[in-house]
Amino acid sequence: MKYSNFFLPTLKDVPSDAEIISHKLMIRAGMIKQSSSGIYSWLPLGLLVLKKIEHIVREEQNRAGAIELLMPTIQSSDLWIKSGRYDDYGKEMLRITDRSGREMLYGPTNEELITDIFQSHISSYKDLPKNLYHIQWKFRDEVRPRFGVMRGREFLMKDNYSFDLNEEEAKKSYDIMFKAYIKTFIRMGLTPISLRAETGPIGGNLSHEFQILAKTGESTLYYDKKLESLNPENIDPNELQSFYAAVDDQHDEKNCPIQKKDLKISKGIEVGHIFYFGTKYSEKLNAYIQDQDGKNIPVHMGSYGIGVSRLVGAIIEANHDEKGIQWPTSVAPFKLAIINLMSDDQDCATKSMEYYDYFMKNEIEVILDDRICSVGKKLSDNELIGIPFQIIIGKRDLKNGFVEFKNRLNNKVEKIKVDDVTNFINNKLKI
RNA sequence: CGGGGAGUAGCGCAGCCUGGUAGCGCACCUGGUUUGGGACCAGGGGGUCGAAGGUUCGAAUCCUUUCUCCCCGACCA
Repeated sequence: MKYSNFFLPTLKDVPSDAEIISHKLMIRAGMIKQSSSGIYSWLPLGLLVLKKIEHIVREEQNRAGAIELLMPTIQSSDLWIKSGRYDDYGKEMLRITDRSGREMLYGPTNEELITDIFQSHISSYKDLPKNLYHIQWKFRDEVRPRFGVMRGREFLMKDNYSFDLNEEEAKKSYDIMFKAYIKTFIRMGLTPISLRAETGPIGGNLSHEFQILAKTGESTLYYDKKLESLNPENIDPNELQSFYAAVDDQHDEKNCPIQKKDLKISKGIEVGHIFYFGTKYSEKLNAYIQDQDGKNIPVHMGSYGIGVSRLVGAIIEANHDEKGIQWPTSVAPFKLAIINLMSDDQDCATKSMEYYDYFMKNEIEVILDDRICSVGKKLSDNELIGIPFQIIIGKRDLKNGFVEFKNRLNNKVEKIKVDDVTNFINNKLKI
């Protein structure tokens, strides 16, 4: 992508209604534009990141055996009346009346719909287990939306639903998702901390929430330091669930089961939540299956959510400095930025185009800053948007046969011989 | 939902107290000079001052109503 063809409206000043750092940076980096309170348009750069996150979530879900489908955003009130949640959800549910007076709603979650889909097609234990998911926009009319996409009213969520014969099988499904969640967040360059959680209005008896560490997080976490250095290739959900982790109001220093030297305290942001809730919805929505004895029993269910759009903000909260965003490479909108400092210098332009063509041909996600503007603006804009690897081409160094390489993740700069650039970058990208 | 704050050019703000027909910085356009850290000079475009009503000869400014947005708290993925 050439910067001059892209749509990337960066801002020097922060709009006054942004408070937290990720919100400010997302606006300044031209990732989002607010449309109403808690509702945002995703501009091209923001959308690229959102898609990256969505892609990782999808891959890990598929790998864990979940099957993707897509349910609508607008639902009829019927199923919600059956489940009893039409009244329970209250004002947080956005209700709409269609032209013939039917009561509709913008889905805040999908337990009802998925249970209905399940029950109309599956009736035998032989078809279990099943785990279905979708990645779809939700709407919850929050009393107080805030913090940009971290707590929007409209938000993108991955939610899936497991169906099992009994509690024991359901726990297996639960653990598979538990493991998939840890892997998902680690792949995004985050440090996930799993906590035993209250089940809340979704109900049930087993639940974990997943927080990621960020200095600016809202909750204070107390946890076993072992949780900070998990090997994603080797996760044992049961072992992991036995590690100590608690939010501040659950943590009691006197009764803490682990030694002080193993206890870490950090701030966190919640990005995922999983529940096992047994037969709560299957009974109400008639999702019964026949077991081996031909007996009709309600199916055991779990639901699992990841806040995809919230993760964009959360990743920024965990990865930024005073100059801007520092994208982990796995979610970066571009892997590489080629910054031509002297757009109207023939040598600089030729050299940057040469690199650009090479990386485009090799399918490296690259953005070429070919804008005609001052050096300072280019460098600071590129710091702001946080592309992890940057090649900076200027007249001064090019004359001597060098360009600069900048690693935005640690801000280290080194000079590279012009002929070594492609190999150098290829090696960096392999890691 | 309780408490607080704010709506004036794309963004950030001043003007409001004390009424006289709107200004600054950035951004944008034109020309020129620049070019390794958000450049400089000159010229230029852009506003029914959130909306409605009222007071007044005259309202961004005073009064009333209303809408929107933000912050703190409670609540929640």
